[in-house]
Amino acid sequence: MPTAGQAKGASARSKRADAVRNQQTLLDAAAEVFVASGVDAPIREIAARAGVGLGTLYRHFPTRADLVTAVYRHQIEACAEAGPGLLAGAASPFDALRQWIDLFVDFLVTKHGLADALQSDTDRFASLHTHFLDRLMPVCGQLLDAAVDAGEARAGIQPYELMRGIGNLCIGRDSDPRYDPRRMIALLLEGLRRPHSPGGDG
Amino acid sequence: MPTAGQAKGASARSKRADAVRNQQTLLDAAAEVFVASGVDAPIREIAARAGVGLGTLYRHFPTRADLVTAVYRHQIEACAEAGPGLLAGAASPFDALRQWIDLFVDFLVTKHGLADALQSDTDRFASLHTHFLDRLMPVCGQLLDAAVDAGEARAGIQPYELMRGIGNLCIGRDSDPRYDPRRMIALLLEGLRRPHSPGGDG
Amino acid sequence: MPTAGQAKGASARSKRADAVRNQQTLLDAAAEVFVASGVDAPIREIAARAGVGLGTLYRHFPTRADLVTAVYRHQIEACAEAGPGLLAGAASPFDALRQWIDLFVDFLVTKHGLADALQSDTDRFASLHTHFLDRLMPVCGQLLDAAVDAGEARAGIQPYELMRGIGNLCIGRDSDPRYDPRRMIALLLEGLRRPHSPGGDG
Amino acid sequence: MPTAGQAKGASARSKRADAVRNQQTLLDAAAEVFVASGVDAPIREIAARAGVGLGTLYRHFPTRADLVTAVYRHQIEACAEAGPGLLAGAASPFDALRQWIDLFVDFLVTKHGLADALQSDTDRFASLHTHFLDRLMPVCGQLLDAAVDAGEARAGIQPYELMRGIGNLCIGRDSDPRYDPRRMIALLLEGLRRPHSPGGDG
DNA sequence: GATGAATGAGGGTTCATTCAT
DNA sequence: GATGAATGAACCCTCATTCAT
Repeated sequence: MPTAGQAKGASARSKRADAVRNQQTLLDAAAEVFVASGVDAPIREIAARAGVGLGTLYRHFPTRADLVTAVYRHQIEACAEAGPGLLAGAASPFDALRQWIDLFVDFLVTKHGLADALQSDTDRFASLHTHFLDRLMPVCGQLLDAAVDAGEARAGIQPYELMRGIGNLCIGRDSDPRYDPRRMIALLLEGLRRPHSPGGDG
Repeated sequence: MPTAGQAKGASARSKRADAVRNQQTLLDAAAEVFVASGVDAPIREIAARAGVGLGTLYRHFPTRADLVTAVYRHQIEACAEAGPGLLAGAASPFDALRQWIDLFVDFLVTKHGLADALQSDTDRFASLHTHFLDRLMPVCGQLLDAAVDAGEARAGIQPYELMRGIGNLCIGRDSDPRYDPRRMIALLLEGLRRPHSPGGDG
Repeated sequence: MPTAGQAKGASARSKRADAVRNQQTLLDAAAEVFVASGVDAPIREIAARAGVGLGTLYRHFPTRADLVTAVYRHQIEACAEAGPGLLAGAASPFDALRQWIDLFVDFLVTKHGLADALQSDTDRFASLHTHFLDRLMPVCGQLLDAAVDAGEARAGIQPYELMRGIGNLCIGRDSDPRYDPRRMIALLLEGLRRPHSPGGDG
Repeated sequence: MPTAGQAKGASARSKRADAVRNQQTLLDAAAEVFVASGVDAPIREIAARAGVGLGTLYRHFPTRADLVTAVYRHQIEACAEAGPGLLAGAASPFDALRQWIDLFVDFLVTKHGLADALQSDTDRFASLHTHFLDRLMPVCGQLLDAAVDAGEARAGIQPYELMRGIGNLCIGRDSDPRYDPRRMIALLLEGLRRPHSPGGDG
């Protein structure tokens, strides 16, 4: 039995509980719609699927990027947090990098249209872009540096371009079964691993 | 004043001349607009720039993809035709492949938004997609096979996925100066190249 | 006199104290917002500035007009109360009228968008309209009558139309520096002062 | 059977005839809607009343101001063109001014909400504003100058402020039968008129 | 054949107002 | 009483595509 103070706390919390539940409903709905129609799906569709009004969606997620970011925040976090552990546990720094990129690719490839959104030059996804890079680029950079330091990867490649290249390779995975991003990514990593033209490029 | 017969013939011929001229005007206009606003530019804009009606544009190019294809047909042709020559003239099959991919990348990277269009999963660009593959995939395949046969490239990579990977890497080149597709493509090719010393590939 | 009732009364009173404080907060906030964004500013903005919930605002001021009225009640009062004093103290009844209209114009011109609101034909400002007229029209009428009785103003002009005319002239003062309502109002008053067409109009 | 030239001309003209008819339909519909719901009425409503698509309306009148301007263009023209004639035909320059303002007021008062629109500080009506002033201010200025030169009107009043004052006085005519803009405008003009007997103004 | 006017679906966004907590 | 989340009507605007002339 709550005291008055607790009651107040409870009521304050219960209100928020509603909103939180709603927010979760929205996230779930958005996730489903993103899978079905891509991250560019009409806002209305998401609100409808969530069974809430348009305004509610706008209240919780003022821009589309906010919604996308929120939907994938957990996975971005997980990806970011996995980095150090991999570095510690893998057979070699390059292996850690490879495993991390596996995670990254899993993530991108699972989410319909997410890789596309990350490339969109419009500012509709600006904040998503920002969040992505802010969170993941340092992790990628650390792994890449370690591999370079260990002599396993060629120097001179920036984490930004690597992430973006990987991201690009993941675009449009659904459209044709003949295209499996992972195979191309494997090639890219192989190229990264190789010492720069071991004597016989020309 | 033409006679009836002459008039008919003349008018038919003159119309065709008109049509041809119109088509060329449209291609030129489209090329300009594509550069300025990407291959996704509003149809009207192209018609307006060409100084013809919308219907005329639609008559000549029923879908956007038809227009894009037509605009770049010459370059696609050139790219396709260059293949055999490179194979004959290059230091090695792999080198020929590399040079050909250079041409391909030049092409994609020059055309604002073309690489993006090639990935678009909508059917808006379906015929472009088709034409691209029909024409270039055999060429790429020939070069790739030669490199594999020569022991310079690892086997098991399909021309489709290679072309698509390259294409993907070219996406969004304009959006950030930190990203240069060619660097990633170089990595990919390095990964594709078979190591000189057998057994070292692991 | 209730005992148990005292407790109840006390709690009622404490709540009322809260409510009163809230009401004042809202009035202050509204005044600021009105200045910044006009009397048509979004309701939320006012609630937000006051740091109270939307419902609270609605409870205190069910319509926008109620809020506007309340915000400017003091000044309406002051304007109303100034009338008799001016009549007593001015050099002539017409001078008193002129001075009173000066006050009135000061008031309208200071409040961003208030003059506009007074004209709005929608019913959004109905109660404001009512309050304004109920309170000020008699005052204006008294001054006007006095000027007419003194032979200083032409007869036949109703206080309503005079106030409304003045109000109208104050609309949109901010939009163009070339327009100074007072100059036109001076003309209007000059016209009011003149005997009707001194000999040669008709 | 028309000749080729005629046919071409006819067909070109007939096409335009259609568009022109449509444009007229739109103007008529807009005029009706403006009367019924004011010049701020939803765009859709006008399109619907005209029985055309939204896009058609937008094609003909890209902004709301364009539509309003077009709807009232004839009357603006008539008003502008009447100026010189009045000056020539009236008993005195001031009389000409008075008559012209009568026309102006007739115009404003007839059009529901037009006077309001002219004050709107938003840019939604910017081009209307511009057109109004460009066309009418010179005319008003000419009449005013003439009256001043004839010693009938006091100097120092700008046509802009006069027109705007008149316009303001016309606002909201519909809302209350007690308010007749013309009575206030008459007062204003009386105030503008220079007293006959010099020295009596003082 | 060419034209471009017309169509209207489609998507974004704002805000007054209600009502469960 | 206070709160502010939810609602959804109401607007605006763009463009691909069709079709009468």
